[in-house]
Amino acid sequence: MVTGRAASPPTQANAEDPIVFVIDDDASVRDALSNLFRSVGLRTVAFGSAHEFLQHKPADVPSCLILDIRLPRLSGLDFQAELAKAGIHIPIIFMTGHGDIPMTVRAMKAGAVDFLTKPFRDQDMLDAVTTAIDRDRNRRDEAKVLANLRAAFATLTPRERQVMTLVTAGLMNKQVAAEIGVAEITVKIHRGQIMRKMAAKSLPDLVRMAGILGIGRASGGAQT
Amino acid sequence: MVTGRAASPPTQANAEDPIVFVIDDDASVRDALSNLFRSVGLRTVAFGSAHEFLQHKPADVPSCLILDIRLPRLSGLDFQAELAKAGIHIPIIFMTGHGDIPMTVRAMKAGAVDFLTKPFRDQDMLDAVTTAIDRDRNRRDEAKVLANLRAAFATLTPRERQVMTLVTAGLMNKQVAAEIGVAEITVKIHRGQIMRKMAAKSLPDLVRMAGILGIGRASGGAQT
DNA sequence: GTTGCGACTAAACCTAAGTATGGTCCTCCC
DNA sequence: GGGAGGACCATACTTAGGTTTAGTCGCAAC
Repeated sequence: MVTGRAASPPTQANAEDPIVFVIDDDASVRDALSNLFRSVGLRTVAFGSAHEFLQHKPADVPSCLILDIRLPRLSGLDFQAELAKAGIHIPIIFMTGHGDIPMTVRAMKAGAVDFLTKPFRDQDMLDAVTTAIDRDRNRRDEAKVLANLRAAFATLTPRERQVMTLVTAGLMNKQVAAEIGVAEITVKIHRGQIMRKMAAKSLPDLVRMAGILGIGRASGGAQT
Repeated sequence: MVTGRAASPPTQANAEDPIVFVIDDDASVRDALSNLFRSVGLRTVAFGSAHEFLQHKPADVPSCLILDIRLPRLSGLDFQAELAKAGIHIPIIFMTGHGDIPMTVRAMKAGAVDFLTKPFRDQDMLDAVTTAIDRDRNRRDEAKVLANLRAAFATLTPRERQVMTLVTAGLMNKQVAAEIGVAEITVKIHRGQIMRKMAAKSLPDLVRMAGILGIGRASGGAQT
């Protein structure tokens, strides 16, 4: 249910399979969780501290993080904040033996997937992990699309970017030309170059790309 | 800070001002909160039960709801679920004297703005209300735009909708014509009609509308 | 100092888009 | 049975979009 693969025999590890990371200073907790996740065919990597987790090279597959709110050095909440500040957006599931409501609120506001109180039912943890992995998969997919678009956009010259902004805002070539003070033919040539570099198959395609890139918040367009 | 208006003298009520709704069976809590919100110039309406709140006609201004988790009949959480099911998306701030973490998690997952434990600091409540009102304002703005677009889209004939889908997907008139089995000139005429009815100022404009309306999940477009 | 590149432009040419005007055919409704 | 409106199409015309070829200018790197 959690992955698409058979649960019972720990099948061959696949580089595409999601990973569950566990951070807890209690070895017995780490073992119990590892066993739980392995029993449903999920790859699991456990750490005794936040520091160790950071040493580990970031996995390039959908993953999530199980975190005890009470960590050796810094609190789970602070670690969550640090990850966010560092641009690491792995979904987090908190566990706690004696947490309180303000902690819970802070964690959830900061985007935590769930906040489980010990002892919790295995199924609750597995459900949370499923949600977290799905969320990460979506996030990664979107990030990938965005990265590709940004890479393409980076190959545009300043002038081409300017033209792309105005064209996707709905201005006609003639209007773009007047706006930036060049001849219409020049705009056409820039435009062709933009379509090629961005690999846009049509103007609507380019408009959608601009939307994803957050370009040109202008409202309207051209009047005839 | 909470509203844009002076706090001290309870100025004239304005139909555009946001409203804070309070539901609590304890009259002293209702009074205390009403006083707090009035002191910063916020319109406040208090109720003793969820039922009374539902009797009240829904306000057409940005608003939020302060809810005790323990309500006379049904719990605050259940009421939250009911509102969601009824399509009422007012942001909710929960208060509780003796809540627990699972309740908190459930409320936050369901979109609650905050979850305050009594006794709370006035400022925490005011901050939560500010956030909630802002969130509702944005939601309302987006809903309004969407409603207008849907109204315009509803005036399109079936054929026009079909053409709009294909055109915003990036097909050329010629390709649209082949796709639906009509002459190119017919597509052009539909297209002009679409631009008029949707009040789109340009093709990019129409593409954005289609995006908001969730039309045409096709990826690409036309090849030359 | 020349090579590469971004920016710009003209001329010529072709395709796509858009707007009348005028008309047919069909269906639903009063 | 006589609209009203949706869908369709042709002819004619105008404007917009886009490519190719060919060339100028300026600047920065080698």
